[in-house]
Amino acid sequence: MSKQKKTTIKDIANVLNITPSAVSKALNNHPRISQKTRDAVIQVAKNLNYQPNRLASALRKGKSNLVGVIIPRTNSIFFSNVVQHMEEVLNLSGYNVIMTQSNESYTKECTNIEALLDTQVDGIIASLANETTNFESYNKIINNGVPLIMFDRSDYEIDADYIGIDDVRSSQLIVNHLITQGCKRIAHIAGYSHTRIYKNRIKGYIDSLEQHQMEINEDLILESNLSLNDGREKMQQLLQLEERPDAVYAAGDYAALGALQILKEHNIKVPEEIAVVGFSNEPFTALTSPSITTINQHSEQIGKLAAKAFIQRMDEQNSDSNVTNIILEPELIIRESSKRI
Amino acid sequence: MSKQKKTTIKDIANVLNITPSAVSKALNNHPRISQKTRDAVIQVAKNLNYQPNRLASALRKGKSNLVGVIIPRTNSIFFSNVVQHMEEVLNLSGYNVIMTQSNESYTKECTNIEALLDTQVDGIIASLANETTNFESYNKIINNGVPLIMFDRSDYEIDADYIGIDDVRSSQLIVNHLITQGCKRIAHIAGYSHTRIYKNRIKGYIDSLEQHQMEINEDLILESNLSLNDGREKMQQLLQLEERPDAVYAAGDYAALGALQILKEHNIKVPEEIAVVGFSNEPFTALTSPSITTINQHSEQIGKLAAKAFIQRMDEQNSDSNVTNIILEPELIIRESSKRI
DNA sequence: TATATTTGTTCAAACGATTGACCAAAATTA
DNA sequence: TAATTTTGGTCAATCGTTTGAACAAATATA
Repeated sequence: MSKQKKTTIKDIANVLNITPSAVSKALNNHPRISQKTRDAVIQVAKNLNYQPNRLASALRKGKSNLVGVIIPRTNSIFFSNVVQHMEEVLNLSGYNVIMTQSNESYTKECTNIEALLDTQVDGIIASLANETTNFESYNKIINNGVPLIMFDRSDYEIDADYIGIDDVRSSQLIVNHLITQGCKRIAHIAGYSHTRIYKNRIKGYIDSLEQHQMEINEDLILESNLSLNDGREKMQQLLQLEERPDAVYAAGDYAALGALQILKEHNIKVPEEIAVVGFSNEPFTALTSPSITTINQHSEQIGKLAAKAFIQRMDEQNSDSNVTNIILEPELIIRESSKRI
Repeated sequence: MSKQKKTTIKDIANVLNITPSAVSKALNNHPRISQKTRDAVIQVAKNLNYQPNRLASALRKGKSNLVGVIIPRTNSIFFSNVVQHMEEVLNLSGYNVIMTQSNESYTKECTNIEALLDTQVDGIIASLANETTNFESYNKIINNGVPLIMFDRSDYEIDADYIGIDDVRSSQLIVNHLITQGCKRIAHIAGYSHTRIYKNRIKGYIDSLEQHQMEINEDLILESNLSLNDGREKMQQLLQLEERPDAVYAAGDYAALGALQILKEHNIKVPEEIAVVGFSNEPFTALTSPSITTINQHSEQIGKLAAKAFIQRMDEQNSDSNVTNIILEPELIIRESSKRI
């Protein structure tokens, strides 16, 4: 039962007494095939339940129609959304997606890249793992002549197209908002500054404070892996300062949630005593009490734009057109955790 | 720059003045190749930065080493975990994973199956979309001779290996727990009963009530798509009953959260007035206040077992060994939302 | 020493689809 | 009617690897 062999163009050719190449051309709408033959081929193909063998076609054409996607983790609504919309666009152009997760691990990321190249993907769309500071394997992708598109997390050392939001601007939106709400001592639970996006968020935070002639206090900037637990720890640290902050901006929603938990455990009123802001618009931010102010990163657009960038790269075989750099405008979503007035 | 062509076994053969087949055999540890040649080949392969072309190999061997995975959605920690651990195990055996999401849509699911078969995957591991009630496309997979492994959501009409938890038992654990906590009128926001797992959860709920000689009240059982919003709506409905329930068991965490939100908005004390229980152990269930009692579905084990089941299927080409059916014991995680004593 | 076996490799045919060169028949043009 | 173009296909090579058959040389056995 399981041993029925698949029908090939040869089988179709035999039925119609024509050659396999005629069949192939018929199926690919080659102009030199008559409508009659074409129709017959299509009919027989249907009857025999013909399914083209992608491997053969890919081998011959030197194109697999597979796109590798590397995301740090799937349990983030942002990444999961990005992939979903990426897939939509890519499917329309006949591509299939191989999705892999790095789990924020550098080693896993390298393994994934190897595996994808090994599978002969036509291109790779990726976002850096938190751990990654060495970009050799990404440059290897490029050197192999495989188109590479980065999104959200990338680095200047990676010479690839990029789609992301304006992180500096995001921080400015947040800090400006907090200042408007009357906050005077704004802390920042930051991501690791070796990652570009987090460095930019720190920059935006500082820029905005300077713009308002407010003091930059090193004690109020804590680098973190932005996990829930680390958010809790950093919040604890902040509470131990002689002079407490009156606002905390965490560069990730999970960390913000951790901070919020600690504040509740200490019966500190949010936002009255300390305001809280997160980043990424994870679904739970709307569901906690108080709900958490955060940044919408436009996952849908990023996914679609990344896919389109890839498709464009594939179309222009000629290449060497400049690297695309699309920076989207962030959207601040104001919720209870920061609304003081 | 991007046009360097890849090195093939032919190139290696030329360097060493041997034939491509010798190279191939050397790389595949064929016993008839001398250690000397083998070493030389490996050395040259390294020097030339040789990367085998999977497509060619797959075509010739009739095996792509690709496994297709279909999950309803990635923004559920359960599915995301399952895939992660599945991947781990599969990678160790040389397989790569093509992950696709159905977004709970039947149409998307069918498209995904087509695409996967088209890509010549060696097998498919899947969990049903909520919408799906027609299983033809799954049976098509089997008829195509492609191994199929189902997990979590499946159906009796699909004749494939299955790995999941005991849903009847899960409900019993929950209801027993609620009864122990003194609840007398336990409502159930159920999943659609056309889906096996939800049918089983309803069954367990009823079984347990009967076991305790408690009345089964149709008004207290509401079928839902288990989204957050639907959880809210169903909770509203329950509150409108002349005799309110004193406990609500939702067959999904998001629905439980929705219910919890409504209860809070109505200033109804949880768990004192109404206890709440969810299902799946989404991360947020530990983070809400009160934290939500729920069921741990052992995503890690399910992922690993599904992967292993697939690998086993591949190894036993002979086939027709009986269908595997692995049912794991659920774990009840008791949190604040149901702790009355 | 003659014969049988083992070892290490080459040969050639696949796997299934694609594609440019080529060719006969039909249709068009002169 | 002869010459030219168009139409509708066939032929054969190719993509990169794999694999059983074949074979010569080296080694073991009788």
